[in-house]
Amino acid sequence: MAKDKTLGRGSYHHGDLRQAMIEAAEAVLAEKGVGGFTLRECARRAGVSPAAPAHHFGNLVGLLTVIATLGFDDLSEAMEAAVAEAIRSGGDRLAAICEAYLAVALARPGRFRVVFGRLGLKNEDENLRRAGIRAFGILVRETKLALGRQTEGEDLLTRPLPLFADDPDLAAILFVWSVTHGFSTMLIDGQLGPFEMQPSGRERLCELYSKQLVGLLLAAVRQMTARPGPLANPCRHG
Amino acid sequence: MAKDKTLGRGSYHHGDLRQAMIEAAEAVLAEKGVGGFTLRECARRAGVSPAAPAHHFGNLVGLLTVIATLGFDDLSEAMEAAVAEAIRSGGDRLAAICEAYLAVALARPGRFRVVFGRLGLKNEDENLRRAGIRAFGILVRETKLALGRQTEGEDLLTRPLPLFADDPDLAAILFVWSVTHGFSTMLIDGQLGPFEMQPSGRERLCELYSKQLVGLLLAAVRQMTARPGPLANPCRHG
DNA sequence: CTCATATCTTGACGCTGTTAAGTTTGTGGC
DNA sequence: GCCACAAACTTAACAGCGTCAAGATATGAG
Repeated sequence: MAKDKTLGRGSYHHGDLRQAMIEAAEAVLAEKGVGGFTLRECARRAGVSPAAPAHHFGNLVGLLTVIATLGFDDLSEAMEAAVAEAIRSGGDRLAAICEAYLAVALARPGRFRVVFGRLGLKNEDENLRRAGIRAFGILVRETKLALGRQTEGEDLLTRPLPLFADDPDLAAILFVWSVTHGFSTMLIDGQLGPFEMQPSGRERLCELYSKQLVGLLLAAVRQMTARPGPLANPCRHG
Repeated sequence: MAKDKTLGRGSYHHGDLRQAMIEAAEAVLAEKGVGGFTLRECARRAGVSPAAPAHHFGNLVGLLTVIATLGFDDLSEAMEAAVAEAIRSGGDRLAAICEAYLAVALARPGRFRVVFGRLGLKNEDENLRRAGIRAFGILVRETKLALGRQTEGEDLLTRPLPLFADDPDLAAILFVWSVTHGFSTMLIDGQLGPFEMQPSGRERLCELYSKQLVGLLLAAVRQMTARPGPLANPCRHG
């Protein structure tokens, strides 16, 4: 069933409601934000009744979970592509994935907000979990590579919880992620609004990120490379 | 009016509904998150009818705006207190405010989520704006101080928008903020859940933050101090 | 005491997510 | 080709939501 997508609006069956709902949801999220997001509104845009989506996604959380999974896949694919491009052009791989992360957030703010929003997803969903771990695995691999560790392509899915409990690189990994994620979310959510009031202000902030923040990040990681193992905070007696 | 707060539940007038609503709201936010937040639920906990809050806050957004303002004040006070303590004990001031930021987020996740959530606040509210700029001003001051710049106690409220358009320290400021904010939000929102599965896992993450991430942050800023002005990302030809 | 005013309640509106039951459509077995 | 079945969708209904208008009640100033 549903092989022919040309059923279209006129007929009783939509034809590809699943995809249409996802697109509608992302459109609503992108233009109205999390607050204005409504399942009924999405159904309206897709041209179906409010109860129609239930068959495909169960409920609202199910729809969001599917979108979040796509969001993780976006991140994974963009980061992998960025790494490939960095290898080709001789650029820094870690810098490449940091920029790719922000680029994804800006390109599809709807998806990104769902992934890292506070809407509540179906966290036990297996597809979501795999997609998340895949994306995170890329970050781990590239950070370790930047640290000079040899990475053996371990499957994170088989790692015991808690992840990286005794990994000496955990600090570096979370540092990279914090900077990248922090800047991306603040930019997406408008917390940096006061800095981008003039025309093309957002572009200038992205440039600042690419040219300076990522540079600071790399410098910090490189410093860790020189002195492997935990780096003590010199201002604490711990 | 409302001088005697002992009116209590029995009487027609609550006595201090404004405060009661704020507390109820934060309790709901802390235990149910943004998704389960409801004005009616808050009114229920405060023991009043659903329409009662309207007189004090206008509407739901008004309540959230007040809470967000308190959240900014929390941040400001905690950071100032941390600076004072750092001065007293000889610790690093910038490290102190980074740790204070996370501490506030963990201590009052309800407020913190409202401040930086995606719920939509009354952004033109003057109190909110002032509180936000005050908190941000502390971050700016301490970052500039760490960079060795002399800070003349400028009032950010009078700065023209966009803020810091040509400030050479903007990158450092946003870097510090990104790390601190990124880690705090990820921890609060459970994105770091896989790392804290065992008992007292959150404490270990906080320790990692204090002892290593903040250390990396300081190292990056110090490096900037040595080489003032914009720091080029060495892996880009910009 | 009187009465304006601030505070809270009641009742209603349209909206939401979700469910149950019924209707239409496509598909595989014959 | 036909038919039964399953999938996809609709309609109708439910409780709960935010908000508003109108009415009730308490407070404090005169």
